[in-house]
Formats: sequence, structure tokens, C-alpha cells
Amino acid sequence: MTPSKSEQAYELLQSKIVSGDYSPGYRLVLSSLAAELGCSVVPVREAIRRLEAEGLVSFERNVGATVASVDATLYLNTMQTLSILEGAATALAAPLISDETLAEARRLNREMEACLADFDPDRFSRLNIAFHELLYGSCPNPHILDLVHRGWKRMRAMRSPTFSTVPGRARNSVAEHDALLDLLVSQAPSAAVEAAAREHRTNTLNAYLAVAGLPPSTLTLPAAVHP
Amino acid sequence: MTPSKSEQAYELLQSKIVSGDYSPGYRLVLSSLAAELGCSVVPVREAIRRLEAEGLVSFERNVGATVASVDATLYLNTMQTLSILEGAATALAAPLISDETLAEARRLNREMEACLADFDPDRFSRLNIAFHELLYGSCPNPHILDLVHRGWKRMRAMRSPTFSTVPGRARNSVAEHDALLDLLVSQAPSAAVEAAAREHRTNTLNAYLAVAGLPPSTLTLPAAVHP
DNA sequence: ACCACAATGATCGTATACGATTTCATACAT
DNA sequence: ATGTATGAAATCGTATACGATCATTGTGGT
Repeated sequence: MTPSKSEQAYELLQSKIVSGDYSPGYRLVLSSLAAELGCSVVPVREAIRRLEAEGLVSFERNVGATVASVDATLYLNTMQTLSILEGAATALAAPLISDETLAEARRLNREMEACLADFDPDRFSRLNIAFHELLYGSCPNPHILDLVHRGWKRMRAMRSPTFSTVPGRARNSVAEHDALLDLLVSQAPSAAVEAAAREHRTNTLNAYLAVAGLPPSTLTLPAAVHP
Repeated sequence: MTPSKSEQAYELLQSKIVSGDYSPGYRLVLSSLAAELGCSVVPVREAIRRLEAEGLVSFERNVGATVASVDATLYLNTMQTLSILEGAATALAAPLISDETLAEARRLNREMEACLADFDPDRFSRLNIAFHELLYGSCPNPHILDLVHRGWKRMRAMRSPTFSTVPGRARNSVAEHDALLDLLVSQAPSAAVEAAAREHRTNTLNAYLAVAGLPPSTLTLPAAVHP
């Protein structure tokens, strides 16, 4: 079945936004987009409202829509939320992850290590996403995964600044991945897995906070204590 | 400024759904609703798509929309997500909660206790929401609060079965509230607050699971360990 | 030179219209 | 009686049209 025009419009606009083709602040004019997409304004409008609900677009009544810009506060809030949700998702997935999946994750982490030497931040970033996706992919609660995916989609528009702006962080990241994998291989208790996974993300967040010159206290949640 | 018609339609439909006026499965026909609301179908359609994005409405292409029904799995998944998010929100809010707020929360809990004797589940449920809202209301991360509110809105359509179906659970709930308040008053570490808040919700979830005859293992996440 | 205000243009919000798709009932064949 | 094809009715998806609203520019007054 051919997708509806509003679906097509949604997919296209979304991809242009997350790919950075339309950068934050770009004005989304209904009539122009309709002409560009070869349809009328109604489906375009629907697509834009959908993107607004997901936080990719800011919309103002009687004024128009622009590609949403992510300021530091929103970025940090979202990353903190993701650290919480991903930590829980990984812990819930832990008992369901197969040995093959763990081996695959380990392999991905070795590739990330190689990226450090090659200085390939783009590939590093993609591998990093794949690594975590692999781990919490077995999470039995699809609702949590949905929230995680939405959060990441929203963050993707803002180019992940971790690798380039925080020296040494990427190397620590790889080490933390290995530690997390060790916990999973040894079938550590859920609480320990959750704490490690959350801490890993929180460390990245804190590294960015330090660069931004913001105090970590108001935004960082101490990770759960290991048993 | 008078709200737009699509906004009006959204508000009205939402209230009718969460109030139970339109029950799950109720067919939402664009033209009928438009006539009922005194506007054309376009704003109604927009409102329905928004409600769909929030999970209050199920929508099928070329077929139509119905009020979303919440099955046991979705209910449990959402409650689990809420337990995680509310636990974190409460922990983040903990250092920011004023003494007056804590006193108010304690007072609410006494009222809930009174509801047990009067057997007033409706009031109990409302007080319960107010209680938790009060505690995590000071959470500095609005994104988390937003997700919590969305989750609750979605659950509200399904009448909370806790009080009536799980005997004794409500009384435990009151006791756990007091324990949580004690932790907050004594300025316990965030991890302890998070563990207690999450455990509280998880207990409710487990109670319901037991009633439904489902195994708790696949859906319950062991709460973080106290330090 | 600066501010208040009116006219203009761009854009949005919604009504209406109609083709497209699905659903349901009916009739027919097996 | 059951299953399948056919038609009509209901409903959705989208195009088009136009009034409403907002940003902006130009004009006059101080």
C-alpha cells in the first residue's frame, strides 16, 4: 500500500531535519513545502503538527513553524531522562540478552576503540548508538524503548558534541562499555546493571556539563548503589 | 485570545475520553464530531491525530479512529515506566522540596488514611495523585514531568483498579507514603529516595499483577539498593 | 531623528467539495 | 448452509478557496 501523502510528508521532513538538511530555526512554510512535496497544504500541516508533538518542530499559532532548536538546558534535561530510561531498559533487558548478542556488542566496542586511533567521530557515534541499541533492544517493555527512541531522534538534530569537545571522554566511554559487558556476562543483579548503565550516560552528561561551565549538582542524579 | 477550533476540539475530546464519557472502543467519526462541535472536519481531524500521538486514540488509515483501549500488557508496561520515571523525579526533587510541602504531603496522606475508613476509593485515588504530584512537582527536569503526566493521562481512561481490586493494598500504600516522607524529612540520599519511590509504585504494580494472575518476573525491576 | 499608526503582503486557520477507500449488506453460486 | 462476488453507503484523504491574523514596511506627527 502506498503511504498517505501526510505520511510521505512526515517521513521526508523528519529525515531532512534529523540529517541536518534543515537546520534549527529553519522556517517551515506550509505553501512552500506543499509545492516542494507536490501535494496540498493539508497533509503538510498534519506532518508538521506530528513533528511538533515529537519536539522536532516548534510551532506558533498564526505565525508558523520552525525546526526546533535544542538549547543547553533542553539538551541536558533530555540526556538525563535518557540516562534514566536507558539504564532501566538495559537492566530489564539483561536477563534476556543472548551470549551471541553480548559477543556482538563486545565486537562493536572493539571497533569503537579502533575509531579512537583513526579519529573517526562520526563512525564512533554510529557505533555507540548501535552498541546501546543492541543491549537494551531485548527490553521487554516496548514503551520504554519508544521513549528512548523519541529522545534520541530529538537529540540527533543537534550533532553529538561528545567526541570532539570533551577530550578523553570517548576513551573512558569504551572502558565503561567493557565494564558494563562484564556485568552482563557475569549475570550481575539488575540493580548493578542499571547503576552501571546510568552512570555511563551520566558521565557523558557530566563531561558535557563541565565543558559548558554548568554546575552538575542540579541535573545529575546519583546512580543507584551497587549491592 | 480565543483558542483555535482545533484546540477546542482537542480539549473537549480529551476531557470526554479521560472522564470516561467516551469509553474505550467508542468510534470517533469525523463528520459527527464536527457537527457536534460546531466546526468543520479539519480541526477535528487535527485534534484526533494529536490524541493519537498521546496514545488516547487509536487510528487506522482509511478506517477511522476509536478511543484507545488499554489492555493488561500496555497497562503494566506504562505503570512500570511510570514507576521508573516517578522514582527518578522524586529523587531529583528531594533536595528542593520545602518543609511546608512535606507537611502538606503528610496531611494529604492522613486524609487518604481517612478514606480507608470511609471507603471512598474515588477520593483516595485523587488524593494519591495529588500526593505524588506534590512530591515530584519540584523536580528540576520538566521533560521527566512531562512524560509522567502523559503516562498518567493515558492511564486515567482506564479506571484505576488498585483500590477496589486489591484488598489491603491501599493501606500498605499509605504506610509506604509515610516511609517515603520520613526519608525526605531526614534528607536521605537520592538513591534511597529513588528506591523507595520506585518500590512503592512497583508494589502497586505487583499487587495488580498478582490479581491478574501474571508472573511478576518479566515486568518488575528490582528497586535500586539502599546505601 | 524617533515613535505611533495605518496599509500591505505573507502566511495561517478552517470551510467546503469531491475522489478514494473501506465496510457492510445483498445476491448468487457451490 | 456456507462461501464468494457485487453493489451501495459510510467514511476517510486531500485539493482548493477564502477569511483571519500577524509581521513589516511606509507614512505622518512630534
